[in-house]
Amino acid sequence: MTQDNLTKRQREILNFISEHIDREGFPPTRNELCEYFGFRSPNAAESHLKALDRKGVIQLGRGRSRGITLTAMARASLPAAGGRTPLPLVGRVAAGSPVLAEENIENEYRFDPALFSPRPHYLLRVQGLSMRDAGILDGDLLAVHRTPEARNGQIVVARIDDEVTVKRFQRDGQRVSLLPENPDFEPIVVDLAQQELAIEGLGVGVIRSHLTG
Amino acid sequence: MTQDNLTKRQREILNFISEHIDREGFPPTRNELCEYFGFRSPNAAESHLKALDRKGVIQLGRGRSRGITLTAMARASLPAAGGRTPLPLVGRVAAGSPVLAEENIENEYRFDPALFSPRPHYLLRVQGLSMRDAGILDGDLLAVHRTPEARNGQIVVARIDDEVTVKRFQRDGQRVSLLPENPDFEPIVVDLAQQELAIEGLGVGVIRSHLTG
DNA sequence: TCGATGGCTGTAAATATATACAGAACATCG
DNA sequence: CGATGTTCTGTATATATTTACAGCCATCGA
Repeated sequence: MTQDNLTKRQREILNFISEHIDREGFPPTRNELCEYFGFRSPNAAESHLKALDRKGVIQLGRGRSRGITLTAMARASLPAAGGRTPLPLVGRVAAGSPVLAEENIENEYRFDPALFSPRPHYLLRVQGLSMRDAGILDGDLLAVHRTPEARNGQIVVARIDDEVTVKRFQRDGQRVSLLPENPDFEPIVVDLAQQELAIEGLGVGVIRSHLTG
Repeated sequence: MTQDNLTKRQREILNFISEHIDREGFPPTRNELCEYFGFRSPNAAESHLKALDRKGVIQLGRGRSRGITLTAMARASLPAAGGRTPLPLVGRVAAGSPVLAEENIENEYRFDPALFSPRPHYLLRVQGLSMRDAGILDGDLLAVHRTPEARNGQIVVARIDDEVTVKRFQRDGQRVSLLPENPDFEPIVVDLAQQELAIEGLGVGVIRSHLTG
């Protein structure tokens, strides 16, 4: 609501400034704004900047080239700059509680959403070695994208009888197999007609912070 | 070691540029450098910038005011500026080139420095399966902390004969073994008296963005 | 219907900035 | 020892950049 009094055009200008900073490492000049937006007069850019300054989303340094600073107000509304929402780290999931329940959250970490696709919603600390041969070890953080749907072969976070587990998904009609990636473990087979199975999400990435040694 | 050929003065200049960007949001002008360092001639600043450009830690945009861009090489050696500095992703390392040379940088990702310890300086894309049993697979990103020193058992990024490789480090007097974690691969044994071995850094974490499935 | 604001063109300067040229003193290294 | 690199002073200039002034047209709330 703070800067929703920005017009559509002013928002375009603001976005361009932010992107320019991301791309080049410094803000644009009036002329560079003109070039991008097709203005024939540098004053078109100047008056836009003045307006954005008046509305508090940027600050203009007088007499300084490229003296444009984005304020906190601007950053909060920009997709690229402010969009690094922290991901909660889910540790041991208490039986019966939702994965993302307050009591299960150990910590929060920010990182680039572009690293994983689709976008992860939380990190789950993996317990045990049942997925060892897929390179997922005890203590690893699994980046999880929340969705109730899974295709065969995908690595899923599943819940059976209030137990949360990470396995490879394999469906065959009414029969779902949760396959470990370690010969020391047995597949879990569920008949959907008899037993409940909830897919909590898909594994979209792995983060390991403690290398042995 | 790549940019350790920076002189003390040049490092001071580089630090000031980085701090200026953090503080003001854009790089300094020649005059601002002069003011800070007490130069009486703008050419003092100019020639320092030229030197930093030549050494690859900054890039100068010709004819652009404040046209100074920090390269990945610079960022890796600068103190972590509040986790805002992105980590460069190093892909295939061209033979003979420094790991952090511009040509080897594929991308840049920001994320929480608290995730790994010690602090990683860059991400290296792992090739091959020689560390499979340590849960490091082909295509994984290894978070690397730059240091020339390693202790036995640590996972290192090493360079032999212009080849960069990830292995487990084992030293025995003048003999260093680089141990794979996969029985299909043979250890690399180096006699330090006969062959050069450079430790580029320590593996401090793993990120995998593509799960099979 | 007036006044304020948004969104521009066009012109003109003041001044901020980059950058070349000509040194000088001092180190380092083959 | 000469070549090369570092770190500066000092001067000059082309140009990049900001920024004021004078307008034009449209929209919108009072």
